[in-house]
Formats: sequence, C-alpha cells, structure tokens
Amino acid sequence: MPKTTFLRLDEEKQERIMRCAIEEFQENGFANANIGRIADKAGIAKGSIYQYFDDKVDYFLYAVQWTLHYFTKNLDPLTPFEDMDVFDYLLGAGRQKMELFKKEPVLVKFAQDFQSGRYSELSAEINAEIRQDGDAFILRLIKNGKNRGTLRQDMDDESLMLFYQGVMHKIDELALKVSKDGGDDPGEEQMRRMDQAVRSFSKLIRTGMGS
Amino acid sequence: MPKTTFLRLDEEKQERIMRCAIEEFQENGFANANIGRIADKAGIAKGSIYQYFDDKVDYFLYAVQWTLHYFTKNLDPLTPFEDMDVFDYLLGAGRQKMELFKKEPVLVKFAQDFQSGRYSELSAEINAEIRQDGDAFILRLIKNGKNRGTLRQDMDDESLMLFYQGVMHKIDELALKVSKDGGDDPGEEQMRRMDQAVRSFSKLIRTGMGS
Amino acid sequence: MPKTTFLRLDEEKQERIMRCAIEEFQENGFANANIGRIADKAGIAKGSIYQYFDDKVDYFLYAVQWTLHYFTKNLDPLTPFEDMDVFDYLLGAGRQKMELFKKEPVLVKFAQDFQSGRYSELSAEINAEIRQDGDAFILRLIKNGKNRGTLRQDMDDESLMLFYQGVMHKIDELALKVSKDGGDDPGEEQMRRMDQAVRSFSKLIRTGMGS
Amino acid sequence: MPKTTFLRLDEEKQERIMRCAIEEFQENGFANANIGRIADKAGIAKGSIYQYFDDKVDYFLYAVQWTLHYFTKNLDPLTPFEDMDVFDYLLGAGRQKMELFKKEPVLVKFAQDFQSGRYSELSAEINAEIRQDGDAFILRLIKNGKNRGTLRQDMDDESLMLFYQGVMHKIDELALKVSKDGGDDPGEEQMRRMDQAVRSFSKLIRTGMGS
DNA sequence: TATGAATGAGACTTCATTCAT
DNA sequence: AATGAATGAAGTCTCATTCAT
Repeated sequence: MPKTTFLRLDEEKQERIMRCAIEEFQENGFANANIGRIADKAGIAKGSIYQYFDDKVDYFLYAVQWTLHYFTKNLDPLTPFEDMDVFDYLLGAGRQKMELFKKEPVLVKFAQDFQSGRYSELSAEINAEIRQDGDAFILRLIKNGKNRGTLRQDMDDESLMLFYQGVMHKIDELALKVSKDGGDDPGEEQMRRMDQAVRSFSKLIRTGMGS
Repeated sequence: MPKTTFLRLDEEKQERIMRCAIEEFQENGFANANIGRIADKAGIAKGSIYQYFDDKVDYFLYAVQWTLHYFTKNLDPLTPFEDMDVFDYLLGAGRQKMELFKKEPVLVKFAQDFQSGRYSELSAEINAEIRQDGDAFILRLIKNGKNRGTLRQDMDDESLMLFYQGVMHKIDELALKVSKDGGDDPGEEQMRRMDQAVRSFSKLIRTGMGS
Repeated sequence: MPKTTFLRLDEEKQERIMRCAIEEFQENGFANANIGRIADKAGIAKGSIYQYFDDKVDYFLYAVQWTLHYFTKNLDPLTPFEDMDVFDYLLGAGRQKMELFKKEPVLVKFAQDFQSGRYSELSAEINAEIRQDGDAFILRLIKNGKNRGTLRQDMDDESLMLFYQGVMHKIDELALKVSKDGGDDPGEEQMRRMDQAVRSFSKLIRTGMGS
Repeated sequence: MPKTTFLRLDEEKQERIMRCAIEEFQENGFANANIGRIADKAGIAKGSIYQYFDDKVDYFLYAVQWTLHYFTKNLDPLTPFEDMDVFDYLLGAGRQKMELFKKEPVLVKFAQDFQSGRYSELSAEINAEIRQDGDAFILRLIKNGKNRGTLRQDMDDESLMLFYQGVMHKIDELALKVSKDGGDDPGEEQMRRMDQAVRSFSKLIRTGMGS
C-alpha cells in the first residue's frame, strides 16, 4: 500500500528503499526500527518516507509484501510445479535454499522471522494470509503425492501438511545456521553438509523414526 | 536476577508481579511492553518495580526464568522419566499439554514465543541456554528409544532430534489453537480433537509419510 | 560538539539557545539545570535540543566552549599583546573587566564558576585544557616582564604565575561584587572603586605586603 | 540543625554518619549525592537518616558545620595565636596543612569546595557566614602584623586581606596537588617540595614580584 | 528508635510524524 | 517531489521522602 509517489520512482531506488527498511526491521524488530536510520542508509530524507508510505506500519507491511513477492518472482519459477510431490520438492529445495541464503541472507532471515511469529503484534490478518499462501503450496504438493501414490492415503491432508511443515521449518533453521557458519563465502563444504542433512530428513519424512 | 527486595516479598505478591509482566510482554512484545501498565495491573507503584529489578531487561529476563521454573516445577514431576522413549512421551504429553494450555494459556504462549525466536534481540545467551535444556531432554528420550530398539539405529541422534523437535513444535501450535477454540472452557470435544491429532503425529513420526 | 543541525541554524537562534543554557547552568548548577526550562526560555521544543546536542553533558560542554570563544572573540583583540608585562596587563585589565562584567554578568559568572572548580565532576579534561590556555597567557606576560627587567629574576616562572593567578582571582571576585553592587546600571562610582582596588593590588603584587 | 535523636547517638556513630555524608557530597556534589548510598556506607537504614535530619539540605548544612567544627577543634589549638603575623602563619601553616591533607583529604577537599563556591546554590547566607569566619581570622593576623611593624601601613586592611587570601588559596591548591601526587603515603619528598613552595610564596608576599 | 518497602513526581531522552521551504 | 528542522507525546528510570511495622 505505498502511495503512487513511491511507485513512480525508478525501480533501483524503490529496491534500495525497501532493502534498507528490511535490514532495519530484521536487525531491530519493528518497535526499535528507526525511520531516520533507514532514510540515512537509503540516502533519502526522512520526510520523503512519508511521501511514499502512510506511516511506519504501512512501510513495514509493504516490506513483508515486497519480500514475499521477491521470493515468488525469483524462486518459484525455478521449480517446475506440475506433478511434483513433497519428496521431490524437499530434495530439490535443499540446495536451492542454501544458495538463496547465501545470496539474500537478510531477506531470508526477515521472512523466517515473520513466519515464526516475531511481529505477531502487527495485524494477525496479514500473518494469517502469509501462512495461507504457504499452506496452499504445500497442499498441492501433498495432493500430487497422493495421486502419484508416493504418499500414504490413510491420513488426512492437513495432518500431513502440519507434519511436513514442522520438519521443513527445521531444515530452514539448519540451512540458515550452516550458511552462517560459512562466513562471507560458504563453499562446497557447507553445501555437502546441507545435502547430507536434506537426505536424512527426506528419509525420515518418508519412513519415520521407528525401527 | 531480581534484587533481594523482591525476593523478600511474600510469594503471592511475587507471583502477581511476575504474571502481570508476562502477560504484558506476551501481548505487546518487549519494546512495546509498558512498565507503567504492568505496575497498574499489579497494583503497585511504577517506582517499586525498580526496587525489584535493575531495569526492564532484567525484569523480562526474570520473567523468562520464572516461566521455565514454573514449568519444571509443575510439569516435569508428572512425567516419569526412566526408560521412556519419544513415542511414549509424545502420546503422554499430548493430553497433558492440552491441560496445561487450558490452565496457563498466557504462560504457554509466552514460553512458545521465546522458544520460537521472538525476543531474539534479547541476549542470545539465554536463548541458547533454554534451547540446550530442551535439547538435553530430547536426546535422552532418543537414547532410551535406541536402547529399547524402538528407534531406527541408522541415523545420528542429532538428526533424529531435529526431526522430532520440528514435529513437536507443530503439535504445540495445534494444541494452543485447539484450546483457544474452546473459549473459556474447552471441553471434551477439544480433548478428543487433540488426542486424535497426537495419534496421527505419533504414527507419522514412527512410520513416515511414505506409502 | 553540537550536531550539524545546530550549526546550520541562523546565528541569532544559536546565540539564544546558548545563552539560555548558560543562564540555567549558572543559576542551578549542572545537575539541577532543567532541559525543559531551557527550551521554554529559548522558545523552542524540548525535543529540539536533542536535535542539536547529544545529551545534557554535550550541551553543557558546548556552553563552556561557547563562553570561552565569546571572550576570546570580544576581549582579547582589545589587549595589545607584544611586550606587555603583568603590571601593564593588570592595570589595563581592571577597567576592561568591569565593563565586561557590566555587559555580560551571566557569562562572566559562568566562566568564573567553571574556572574555580564548580562542575569539577564534568570531564576533568576540559578543565585542564581551560587552565592550560590561561596558564600559557600568563607565562608569556611573565617572560616579557623578565625580559624587560620589571620582574624579579630570582624566582622560577611557575611560582610567579601561581602567585599572580591567586591575586588575579581575587580581583575578578571583587570586580564581580562591585559591578553587582551597581545594580542595573553601575556608574562612575563603581568604576572609581575598582580602579582604586586595581592600583592597590598592582602595588602589592609589585612590592609585597612587607614593610 | 540535626534532631535531638541524632545528638543522642554515641559519638562514634555520629562521626561515621557525618563522614560518610561528607565523602558522598564531596565526590558527587549535592544534587547527585545519594541518601541511600550514604546510609549503606554508614551501615544504617535509609529511614534513619530522616530520624536524624529534616531533609537532605539539613543534612548537608550540618556536614558543612561539622567540618568547620572539626577544623577549629583539631587545627587551631595547634597554632598559638597571640602576636602572630601573616608571615609567621604562612610559614607555619604550610607543613601543617600538608599533614592535614594527608590525614583528612576528604574533609579538606570538601572544605575547599564549599569555600570556592561549589554548592553556591545552597543558601548564600551560610556561604557568607563561612567566609566571614575566615575573614575575621585573617584580619587579626593583619592587625598583629601592623602592630609589630612587619606589615606596610600605607594600605587598608581589607586590601591586604584580599591579597593575602588570593595567594593563600593557591597554596592550598598546591598542597592538595602535592599530597595527591604522593599517593597513599606522601613522604619527605612531598614535604620538601611543599616547604620550598611555601618559602617562595612567603618571599613574594613580603617583597612582591617587582625587581 | 530503627527499619526498609512503597511511593510518585519529575528528569532525561527518543522518535514518528508534520510542515514550511 | 524532496528536504530536514521542529514538535511533543510518551517511555524508562531515579530518588528523596513517608510510614507501617
């Protein structure tokens, strides 16, 4: 919900203005994020921000939206969607995510934060919406899996989804940690660690912990 | 780390002062929590809080500690520990957790918040410590399971732990939601829903999603 | 060390903001000086002061610097320096100081206060620096006097300086008192009293109290 | 002006209570002196202080009075008064003062502070009174000097007094500095430095700076 | 008489937002 | 459209003083 003034800016400036905000929100949380500091980092006047957005909340909400948009634009095209099931996705997603974390650590951390309930004080609605988007995606993977016969049929979709999401969340956490360990330039070492973990999780998701 | 002045208060007052703080922090996050509001709710003077704690952070940190202490005091004694494995625990914990959520929804939400990384800006150390305590508990369950032969042997303990934690977290989320749906007095209806869910998750953890 | 925001203000406003602060500090000391009161007197918002200075200490320190700068700008040009000795200076300075006291009683009292060690809790460094500046000036007068043969040679410069400063301090005190006695408009009466005193002190400094 | 409750305490406790206050006032100034901290240091309850004194100002004022009383009780008896003039006093006082500084540095610093105008916001009256006491003492020395013919007759007593006080103040400053340089145990080295300085100042006072 | 918990006014400081230029 | 100075509400924290025990 930025004002039209903002949308008329050239894209490079828009991006700069959003990334600086995201970095600030991610580092300090919403309440401690400082509009003046964002303006400084972005090289614009504090007043200008109020030409672009109604207020701090508006700015933040658009930062969330911008981040989600960034991911759908840059990530999903890479994953051919039809006919893929959870296991396919999981295996493919592991390496891909690592690369994403390396490339956009701030965005990823920001996304992870609001998905795990930081900022929960800010409009439960948007949080719900975000979650729904993610849910829809997983549910399609699950339906595909059931159609292809790779997923057990004796359990309802929602239970499967929750189960899957719980595990996925841990993978994300792990990927973030591994990529952070890599410092400025996480190399093949980190990649191998991550691949290994993904394969373990894949096996566990498929066949469980039981002996 | 409260001052001795606080520890000399009678227990009823201490509890009131901590519960009011926890409620405030849970509802508004750390930065938006308002010391004056807490004092009002607790029926004491704003200044008194600073007779009890060094500052807001100190107060918050003790709220975390108090909450953890509350759980270990009221919950763990109920779970006989020796020789129990993850599945035992999961099944037993389900109903128990529901009851806890019904009885202490605020404490539970507060605990869940700081375990899922809200407040991450506040002393990563405490977060690490909290996590470690939880980890140790799970690792013992896992070792027990491997000894009893109920857990697969071909996977390292840490992977199993992460997997288990991911799923557990979803159960907690669910339990909170279910108990919230029950309004003021969640009845047997909610209990049944929860039991069902726990059994589903238990099955999935044991045998996986694969067909 | 004011922020650039302050330095960009027009000079009239800067001066008003500094004079109000100096008056407040002089009347109440540092700890009892009230930022809100200063803002009111200066006709600006309390918050604005924090756009200009880091904090109260920063504000105070700049008040000291501003005062010293004021004196060097408005006073020293009047005193031709080369080849002057202590006695010349003393005689010349008397009347001049009286006029300064009449014109800027607050600034003078403020300066006297921090030179005599009120505010000593605030950064001993600045105090040292202030003193050094003054010392250098006196030492030059003394060297000139020795060169011209008007000062005794059998005593080290530092002793002479301390002796001289002790007496000078009393003259300042006296000038302040005399000019205060004059009320709103100290006239020739006061001037005569002061001239007399200066001549007495000059004689004493030169030839001592002994008979 | 302490309450009778205070005066009924045994002398050791009274002294402790006063010395702790003096130390606190000297270190932090009046406004920043903390009643609670004084009580802690003195090993009494904060509330007790209000059984002894009306309020903080009362406490402070009595600290001043106590200090002056201490000096008149412990110092002046040592100086045979009759028939002494300024030069006698100066020479005798030098070594004596050094010893006093070594023995009671806090008291001395405190006295020096309020004589040089720190605390000036606290009742100008008392300050004036303090000064008057000192003045009377000096005036007697001066009259003695004139009677004995050791002081010049062609100058009024008040000018001589101011002159003398100005110089004396510098000696005090110096003595404090020298004794501070000596660290925990200033030895003969410091004593010699001080004696030397006193002799220089005595000569200057008697015969002046002129050649 | 001694204690120390309780109080609450008031201080400094922050910062989102406005507005004149 | 952009700027950045100005605002003032609101927050945290301090501490002299009171008062019940």
